[in-house]
Amino acid sequence: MMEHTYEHKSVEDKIYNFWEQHGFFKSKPSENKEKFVIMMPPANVTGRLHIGHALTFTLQDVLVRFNRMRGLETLWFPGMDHAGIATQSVVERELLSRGIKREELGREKFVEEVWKWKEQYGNTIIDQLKKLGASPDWERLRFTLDEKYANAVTEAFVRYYNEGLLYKGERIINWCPHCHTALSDIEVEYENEKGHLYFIKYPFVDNPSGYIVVATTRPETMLGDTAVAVNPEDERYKSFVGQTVILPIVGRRIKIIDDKSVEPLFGTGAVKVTPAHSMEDFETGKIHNLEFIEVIDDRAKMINVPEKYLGLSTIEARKALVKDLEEIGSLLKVEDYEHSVGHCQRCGTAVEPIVSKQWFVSMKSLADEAIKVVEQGTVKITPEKWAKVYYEWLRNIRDWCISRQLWWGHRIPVYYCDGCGEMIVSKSKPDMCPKCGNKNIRQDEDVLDTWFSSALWPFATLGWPEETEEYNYYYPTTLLITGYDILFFWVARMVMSGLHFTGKQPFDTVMIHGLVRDEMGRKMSKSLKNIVDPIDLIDEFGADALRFTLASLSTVGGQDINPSQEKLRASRNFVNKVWNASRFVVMNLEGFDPLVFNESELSLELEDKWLLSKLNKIIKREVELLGNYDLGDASREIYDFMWNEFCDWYIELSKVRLYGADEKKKQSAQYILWSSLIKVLKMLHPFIPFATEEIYSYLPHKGDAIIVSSFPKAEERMIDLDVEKDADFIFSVIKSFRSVKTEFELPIIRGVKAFFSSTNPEEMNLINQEREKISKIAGLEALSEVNDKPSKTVKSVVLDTTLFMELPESVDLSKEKEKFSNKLEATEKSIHSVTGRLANQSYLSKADPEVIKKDRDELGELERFRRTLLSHLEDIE
RNA sequence: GGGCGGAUGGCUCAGCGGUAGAGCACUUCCCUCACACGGAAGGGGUCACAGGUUCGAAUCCUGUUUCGCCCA
Repeated sequence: MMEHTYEHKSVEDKIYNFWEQHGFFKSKPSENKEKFVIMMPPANVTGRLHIGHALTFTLQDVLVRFNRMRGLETLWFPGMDHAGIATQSVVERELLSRGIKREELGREKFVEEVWKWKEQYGNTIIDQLKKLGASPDWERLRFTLDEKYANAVTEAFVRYYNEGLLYKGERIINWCPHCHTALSDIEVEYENEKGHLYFIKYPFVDNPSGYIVVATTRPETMLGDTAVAVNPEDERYKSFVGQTVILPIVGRRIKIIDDKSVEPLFGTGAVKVTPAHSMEDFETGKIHNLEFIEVIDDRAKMINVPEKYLGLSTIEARKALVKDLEEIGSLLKVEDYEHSVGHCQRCGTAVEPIVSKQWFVSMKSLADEAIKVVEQGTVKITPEKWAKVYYEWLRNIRDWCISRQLWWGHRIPVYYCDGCGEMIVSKSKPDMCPKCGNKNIRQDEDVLDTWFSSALWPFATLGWPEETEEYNYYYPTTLLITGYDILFFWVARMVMSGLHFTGKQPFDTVMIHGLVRDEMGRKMSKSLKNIVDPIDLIDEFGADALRFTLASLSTVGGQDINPSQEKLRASRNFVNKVWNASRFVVMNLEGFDPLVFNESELSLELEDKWLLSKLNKIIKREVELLGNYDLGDASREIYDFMWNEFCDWYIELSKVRLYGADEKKKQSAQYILWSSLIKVLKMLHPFIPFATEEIYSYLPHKGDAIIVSSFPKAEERMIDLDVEKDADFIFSVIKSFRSVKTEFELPIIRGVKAFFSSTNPEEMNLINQEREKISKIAGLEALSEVNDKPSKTVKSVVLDTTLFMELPESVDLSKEKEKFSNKLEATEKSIHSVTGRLANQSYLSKADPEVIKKDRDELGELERFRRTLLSHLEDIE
């Protein structure tokens, strides 16, 4: 027996186990079948499921379930990412809380600890995904540090190197002094901060009383200045170019140079150049062949500077310098200034641009190919606007710094000979140096950027570089779904490496969705304390309600969404509505087995035909929408159908036959209720899998489970617009009676005598035919045909039919007059606007003939309605 | 500085060339044997502003205001 209310807590785990035990999520290559393949963005091992995951995995699971039900060979490939810095710092922190320092432990022991940690806690997110109802092929679960996967990563590195696309070089890079590692450009997040602009005088060598003023936000870097630059077009400074100035405090002589990159409107138009500690100055330094003097080390402490500042932090050095410059009169002024400061994406520490020897991938040629496939449509990015962002990034891309000074990750497959210093790039450790034969060989200490390995995800998971059966069948994959925040980090890089290593695009379509924001539209972040834990939401509302909320809030445009409490409650209520509608059907199926019922026994009534027409329309629509990955509309439309059509009208109307005496009619109603409900449940299953699976078990059905049942197919012949029109007429009659009842404060349940007359024989027949149902649903005691208005009744009008309802003596009839007057006014307004349009020659000659026809029909109806209203008003007078 | 997106009923958002929609909130009535996580009937919007295109604009174009995001 089904409970009164749907209780997700007693259903979800049970159903999930049922699915898993039966292996419903499994996929295997089947050559002759069309495939649908989605690679799950590998979840961070240290991660807990956050609401953003819930969104992306819900969207993926909906499409996976839909396509599986459509009969495609569907693979959703799950995975986990070792997440270099993130994991290392989590474990490091954990060890520290036990008083153990990473450095004391040593590399090998530390990595062992991380593995231990991973074994113990690494499954958290997987368990949480199961709570959400995700249905990937778990047996294929791949971790980016699995041996096979690691092998693919090494292979990729060595191939890139041998092809000349990978090099080690001394360049200026973003350095995180806290994580103590290099970062790539996109791992730096810029934020505007309030700071100061310091104006410093640099005196001329030839004329010590004269000076040039430079403006800077970071005075401490002046210790590493090797030039002053001005714009060549800047008239103020033209004559100074080539002169030498003395760097205050340090006393170094540096040249004034001209460079186009200098912005004349910034500060004084003259800028100091610190090639070793500024991205822009590094370029300037290269072009002008300047000296590179490093004054900040990898801990953000001062080096190679006058004793006084040695070892100070950059902040301390800044304070000291400003004071000293002021004392010697070199500081002209200080202004408040807002500027953008780069921070480590991981830990939030301000990054320090420093010169360092790192490994880089040259991006130009890879990027060109990646641009091409999207331009040519081989890879489709949707919504299209993101393609523009993708192009923009790839066109301005700089080489990718891939080495990280960490212990956790894929160690760089490069070896150095202690003897001769030879560098060997190789998949495995060489026994001896190929150059000098020395056996003392060390591997590069660094590991690879985590994104370097995840860029190989769509093919490395399938066995690449081997041409496995999996690889041959599943690759290229069908669809990639992800948020726009990792378009650069992951999507673009997968396209580049996919094209390069496999010669094929890694996926046909990329679907980019929005991010989840809080109720105030802000991004979720730890510092704002506005993080919503999806597990809490699942506990409170159920996984289905959460999924439905996320799916129905999403749009094809990929807007950001905020799943508010109200929305979750509404979804939970909807799931309960589905449950109860099903409960109604189950209860009314007693003694009737639809599986043995012969369809030829059916005697369909108007509402049956109406429902079947609507049902087949919605099936057609759902297949279309889900096929276009439009989950928002798909969920909203099935919601409307279920609630407003199936429940509010069909179920109510079916009661007449279910509780009636005619057994044959009853069976027809039972059969249509059952068969339609099954189809609706199947359409709902991708969105609310748990409840629909549970309900399915109460309903007579063929096959194992709804998850592996086939998605409904629309039967075009069932769509009948004439039937819909007739049914709409009957519904309007019912509504009209109900409306009158409420207006005159008659209880809906109490039977009232009613009458009707019509100038239209079709309408008359329809009412006669549906009289019993109208009476039941509208709460009428009797409904009889009349020629003239019976006394003591109130009128209402539907199309060509006039309805009368008997009223008690006490009722105030002035209301009726007011009602008709208002309606008349509204009708005349509509008539005026339509007539105006139809009188317009250019409208008649240019508008779509169908639109005009619609207008004409409309006008006809409006005018008929107006005449009826007028006659009623006269009547009342 | 460049680019992108939003501005629609009290709130959250759909719609994106043919007479304004949903959920929640609100008003009135109803615990009627599927559901009060419900039912019935209602009220409420000159679709940010200003121009333009069009027979017709919330919808297309231009500009303005404003909020947010991304890149530099």
